[in-house]
Order: sequence, then C-alpha cells, then structure tokens
Amino acid sequence: MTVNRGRIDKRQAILDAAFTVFARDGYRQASVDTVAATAGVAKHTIYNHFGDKESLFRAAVAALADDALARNLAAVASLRPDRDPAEALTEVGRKLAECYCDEKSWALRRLLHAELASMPELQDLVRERATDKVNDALADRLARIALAGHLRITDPAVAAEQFGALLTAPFDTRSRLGTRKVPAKELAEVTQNAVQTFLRAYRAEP
Amino acid sequence: MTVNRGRIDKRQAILDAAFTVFARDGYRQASVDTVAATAGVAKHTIYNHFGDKESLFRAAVAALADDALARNLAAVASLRPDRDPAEALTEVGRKLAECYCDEKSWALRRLLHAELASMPELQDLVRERATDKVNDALADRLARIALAGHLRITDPAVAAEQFGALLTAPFDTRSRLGTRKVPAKELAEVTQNAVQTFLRAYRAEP
DNA sequence: TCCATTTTGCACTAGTCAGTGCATTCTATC
DNA sequence: GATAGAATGCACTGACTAGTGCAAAATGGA
Repeated sequence: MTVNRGRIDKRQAILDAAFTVFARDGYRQASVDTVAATAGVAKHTIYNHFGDKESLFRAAVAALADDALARNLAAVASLRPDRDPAEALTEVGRKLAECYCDEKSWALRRLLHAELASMPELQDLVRERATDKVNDALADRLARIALAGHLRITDPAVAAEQFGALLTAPFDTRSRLGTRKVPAKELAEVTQNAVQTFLRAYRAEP
Repeated sequence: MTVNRGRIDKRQAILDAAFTVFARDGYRQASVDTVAATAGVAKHTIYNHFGDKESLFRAAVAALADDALARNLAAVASLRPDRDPAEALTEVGRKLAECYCDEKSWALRRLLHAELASMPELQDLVRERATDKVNDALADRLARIALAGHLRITDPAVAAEQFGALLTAPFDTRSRLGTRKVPAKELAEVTQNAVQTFLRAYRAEP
C-alpha cells in the first residue's frame, strides 16, 4: 500500500486482482474498492487505467481468454499425426482436460455465463479469441491423422466438436461446474472413456 | 393491481413472475419490486409467501427444475428397447435436444451458473432433483437395449453420459449459451451426428 | 535538481434496493 | 353480515457502491 508507488506494473496487478475478485464475488457483487484493496492500489488508479468497472471487467476477461487460448493451443499442438493415435489422443485429451478443469478456466466460464445477459459481446469475444481457434486447431490435427490413414473422418470439424464434447461435458457434472475438484484418477477415467469411444467411432478399419 | 384481490393463486403468479424477471435481469440485478409489479402483486405479499429474496429465488429455481425433469423423463421414456436402435435413439435424441435448447432450460442453467458461487446448494438441488434422474433413466434404457442385443455396452452410466455429451455440448457453442436460437435444421444435424457416432462406438456387431 | 505524470487518501454525491411498519382494504367463509 | 386472514399502498430505514473532485505525495526521466 505504501511501498511500490510510481507508474510501474500497477496495470497488471489490477488485472490480476480484478479477476480474482470477480471470480470470487461475481461481477455485480464485487466492488471496485475491493479490487483496489486486493491490488494494493488506490481506486483512482483503476479508473485512470480502465475508465469504469465494466471496461475493467472486459479487460480482465480478455486477458484470461488469451491465457486460456495459449494453453489450449499448446495442448492441441502436441497431437502428432505420426504417433499411435490411441496414445496420442489420450495424451492430448489429458492435457485438454487439465486445461478445462483448471480453476481459472472454470471461473472464466462462470463469469461469462453470469454476465451473458448484460454483455453478450463478451461471449463472442471469448469465442472468436479462444474457443473457435482451439476447435479449428484440433480439427486440423484430426484431419492430418485421417490423412495418415489412422482415422476415418468425413468432417473434421464435427469430429473435433465431438471429441471436445466427450472430453469436457462429463466434467461439468463431475466437478459440479467447477465447485468440486475432480480427482486425478477420475480425470484419467473420463479421458480414457472419451478416447475409447471416439476411437471406436472413428478408427480406420485395419 | 386493483382486480383479483384475495388469497387466490398469488403464489404461482409470483413464482412465474420471479423466474421471468430473474431470467431476464439476473438474480442480483432483479429487484423484488420488479417481480411484484410483474406478478401484479404487492411487495409485501411476496415477503409473506417467501420470507426473503433468496428463498423466492430458490423456490422459483426448484419449480423450474421439477418442470424440466418431467419433460426430460418423458423424452427418455419414449426410448423403447424393442424398436430399431438407430431410429429410437434419433427420436429420443431429438426430444432431449429440444428440452435442452428450450428457452427456460437455458435460463435455468444461466441462473445456476451465475449464482453458483453464492448458493452452491442450489446446484446440488437441481442435480439431485433433475439431471441425475434423467441420466439414470437414460442409462436404464440403454442397458435394456444392450440386453436386447442391439448395443454393446459395458457401463450404461458411462454410455448415457456420453450420449448426453454428444447431444448437448455442441449446442452450448452453436446457440451461444442460449442467446441464439438454433435453427431446426441444425438441431437435426447435431442429433444425427451424435446418434451416428454413438452407434458407431456402441452398436453390437451383427 | 526539477518537472510532468501518476498515484494516493479522503471526502462526497447520487442512486439503488432489501426489508419493515402501519393503517387500510379486500375476500372467503361461517 | 360479521370476522379473520390475506393483500395492498406508501413511506421509510439502513446499507452499499459507482464514480468524482481535490490537494498532497511519490516517481522516473531530463
């Protein structure tokens, strides 16, 4: 509070604190004063940087979305078409499941859901910025595996959508929308099941 | 406002109005005064019936959950084990998809997501009261189809979970969490894809 | 050292809203 | 009709919070 004055990294500190507080209390319930206190910053500084509460919220969400995109893309990128498809899919499935079940990912999705009514553009932002790109990347990879002769896929986009569905949807139930930590064992099971079903449906006949 | 005094169906009118207003504005943003006005009822009447805003919200959510459960169970019940599995699954899939994409269902899920942080028990309530029962019923039906020799299923619960995942998860994206109406054609496509993939994975060899 | 900019602390406005109190009015039922 | 319980209208409290204004302090670069 008294230390660290000046024009240094206040902005990032504010963004971090904002997401923490918004995730904990929800957008409406969270007060700018709380964000300021959490960031160790004067309220005025927040208004200097972001103008108003809503802009601060948007900026925090956008930052988190970029973060999530990077981690998801990294996971997808590890899906090499030259490896055994069962092994490769299991590995990427596990990585994607970890991304999906990450505490911050849950918080981001919760905030999006909650503020959907009042800020619909936010959802488009996150979708264009993250979700769609991950899906596209996954579809590309699956197409290459199909081309390599290991999968029988007609529409890679649909296949990617379904792989994602089999992987993530079960976690909505099992983690109670992110309020319960899914034990590693269960995470592995779901991934296993998803890959198994996906391969049964899409594996090329020998 | 001036008509319809007395002790008649105020309660139901309040519940209906409450859900409408909460769904439109969100729990925090919605004011009890607005609910009262929408229901055509004095604010005091609401407090007489429900005590406080939170209890009103719970009651409204519970009522909606019961409603949703009934419609979902009806859909699952139409999955007869004696019919051709592809046809039967497509039909039940379409019905379930319609339930899932219903305006009120979306509103209910949005409210749950939004208030998850402040009222975690609410989610348990809905899950025990609706989601779990639908999943169980679906697992039961799938088990019977498997017994009839049409499906090769080891764990009916997992199969039901995956059928649900393939069916519903794509709609989260396509309807932008319920803010866009999914055209009937697309709804049919997704259902078709889900059933096809599910059958490829689980159909018994002839 | 000096200056422009940023940050801070604090007080203040204005608006919203849950919940209460009370006197009055209505209505179902006896 | 008479009566008890339910519903109404309206005013009010108390608490909270977004955003502003201002003067003082700190900071980094020249």
